[in-house]
Amino acid sequence: MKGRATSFDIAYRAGVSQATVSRALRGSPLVSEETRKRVLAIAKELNYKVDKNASNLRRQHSVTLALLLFEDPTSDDSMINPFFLSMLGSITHACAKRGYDLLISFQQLSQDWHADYQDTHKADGLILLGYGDYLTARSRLEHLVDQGTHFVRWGAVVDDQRDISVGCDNVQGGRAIVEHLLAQGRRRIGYIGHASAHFPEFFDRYRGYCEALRAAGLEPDEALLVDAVDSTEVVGYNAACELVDRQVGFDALFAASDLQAMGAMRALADRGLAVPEQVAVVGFDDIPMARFANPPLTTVAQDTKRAGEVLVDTLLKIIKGEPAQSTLMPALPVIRRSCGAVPPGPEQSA
Amino acid sequence: MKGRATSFDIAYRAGVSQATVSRALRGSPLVSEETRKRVLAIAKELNYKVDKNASNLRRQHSVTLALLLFEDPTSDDSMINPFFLSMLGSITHACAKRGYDLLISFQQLSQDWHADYQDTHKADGLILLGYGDYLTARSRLEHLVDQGTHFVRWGAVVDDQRDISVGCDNVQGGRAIVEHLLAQGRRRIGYIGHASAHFPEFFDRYRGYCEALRAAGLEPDEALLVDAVDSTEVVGYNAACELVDRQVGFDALFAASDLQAMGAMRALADRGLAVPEQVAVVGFDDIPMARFANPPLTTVAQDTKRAGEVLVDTLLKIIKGEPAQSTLMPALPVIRRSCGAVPPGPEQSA
DNA sequence: CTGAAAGCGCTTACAG
DNA sequence: CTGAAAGCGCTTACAG
Repeated sequence: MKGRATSFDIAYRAGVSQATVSRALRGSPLVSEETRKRVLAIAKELNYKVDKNASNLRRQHSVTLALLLFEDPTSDDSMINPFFLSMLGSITHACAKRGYDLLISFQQLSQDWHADYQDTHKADGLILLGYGDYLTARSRLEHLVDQGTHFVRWGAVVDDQRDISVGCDNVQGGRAIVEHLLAQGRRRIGYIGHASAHFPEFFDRYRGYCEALRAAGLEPDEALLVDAVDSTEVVGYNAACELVDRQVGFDALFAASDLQAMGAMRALADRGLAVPEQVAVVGFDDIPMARFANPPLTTVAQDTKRAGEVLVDTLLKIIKGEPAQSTLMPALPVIRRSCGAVPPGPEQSA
Repeated sequence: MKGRATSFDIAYRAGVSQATVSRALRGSPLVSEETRKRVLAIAKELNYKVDKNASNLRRQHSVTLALLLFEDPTSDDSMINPFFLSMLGSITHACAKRGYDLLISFQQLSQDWHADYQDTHKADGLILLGYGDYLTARSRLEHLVDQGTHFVRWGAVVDDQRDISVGCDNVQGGRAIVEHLLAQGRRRIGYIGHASAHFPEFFDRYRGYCEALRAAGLEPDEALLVDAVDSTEVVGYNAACELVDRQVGFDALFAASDLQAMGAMRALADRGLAVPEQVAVVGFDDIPMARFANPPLTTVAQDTKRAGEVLVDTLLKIIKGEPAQSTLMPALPVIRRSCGAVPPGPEQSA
């Protein structure tokens, strides 16, 4: 046998037509049990696999999804936010569970989006992750909906969006974690992140921060806000340094992402400030490393596992033309030592 | 226009045959400049994209590669070794740069490998990452080569392997980092990892460890070896605890992976042992978090960026039927504070 | 339950 | 430089 076996080869050996082979392989009820068995046996023997290109071409869909992961052009190659990597993992799993393959594509924020997987029939739909500045991305997103592209994005649910997104309740998450800080007696809480519609998720976390403060009778202090857009340790490090240098006094720090929080903790250590004794630190995301930080980082967990599934299921609905809507998932505080609420472990006693 | 435009639609509007459209789009020199321009303009206007399923079917290749990433069934979903994630990033980049798409598939170590991307023509070749116990994987790898599957694996170069692999020089990396520890005056160096052919990479790191000790006139002590196969913090944590409990005395620890090293550092802290004062700790991989550990982790860097490119280029050669061979890349020590060689920063003085 | 036939949308010898 | 035609390997109405 030269090259891969085709359905014709099997048909020939089984003494049936090629159409019957195709039916048997696809589990059609129109084939007798006996014929099916024979075909399956021969297929196995010949190590036959249906050619997806032919099958997809004929059926007009590819049973694969594409994930567009955007990356900051300033970051070095391998530094992708671990949170997105967790999402990637859960999306891959969710796809596999539903019988879909996953194509992954890293996009440069600066360039045109390479979003033609659907047009080329390589994928039936798109999942967008981390597309940067929302206000900049917006026109591209609108273009996608105008073109009838099937896609979902991970992110905040914004008022007048025309696309469909899945995100977590950042306002509630931010409020909950800041309430916790307040409950520990902290009063001067710095915020490292962003507070404008350019980055709606960070903005929402900031809103939650403000809500919690006001509910406690405190007014947010502009001097405690440090703008930090990129989710990297370096950015968090620098932001914390800046806050220290401002000499405005603070006893806690809420960073909009864990990576920033970890950078901030390092900065505080370098400046001789003890965490959590002098400054309580909390982050957002609950990346795997958070519990291994020193001290372990208190943060707000986003359920990436469920997020991946909701993302995929929503996209599948869109592809099938079923009604689909944006969804907001809960964000849960995870209390560890960096906020000062958990008694120090044995290592402190040394 | 109903549905997507096809090359026939363009041909009709351009007043040429469909074959000419196809040629123009693919940049064939057989088309006049003028015709090409006209075709391209119309294609753009109609937002035409060639159907990859049709194109791939006809050309008999898919211009996509598949990455099989294996995961430990015991680990929870999102806990993939950050080192592999870095590799994933670099492989994705390398593919994109060469015009290939990347299909990603997580495989359960326990199950049959879902390795039929090539048979189904969804991918032209495979990259294998983290397939667990080499001795167990071996028969499957052999099966793949027998089947004529195009693939490369990331891992140690083993003597009698029939497949092609790309890996780093683990012996040299292990030797270099242990030499460094010895140069700091450490004499009782524990090894957390594995020392058998089941995990050739860990075995090689152990070999390097032994070489360095012997070169310094020291004999490796079995009592200082803790078996740890999974690259997780928990495993590293437990291994370090076990070593402490053995009460054999040690002033340094070489963990076969950064994740294990970070778990070990936490265990030492919990047991009241100061790093690096009482125990120097070094890891392997240089994952992004290593520099943000507390203290920052000394480790051995594998160049994931280059690894991804070599992996992809090697696979492409195999696909094209060109001669290809396994390659071994250098592993470079990265000295930070956990080994005691770098003077403590300002945070220690507080 | 099965087969003959059309057709998915391209690419590429072949002929001019 | 261009066109007519075959064919990649399937799936699925249509007819029996």
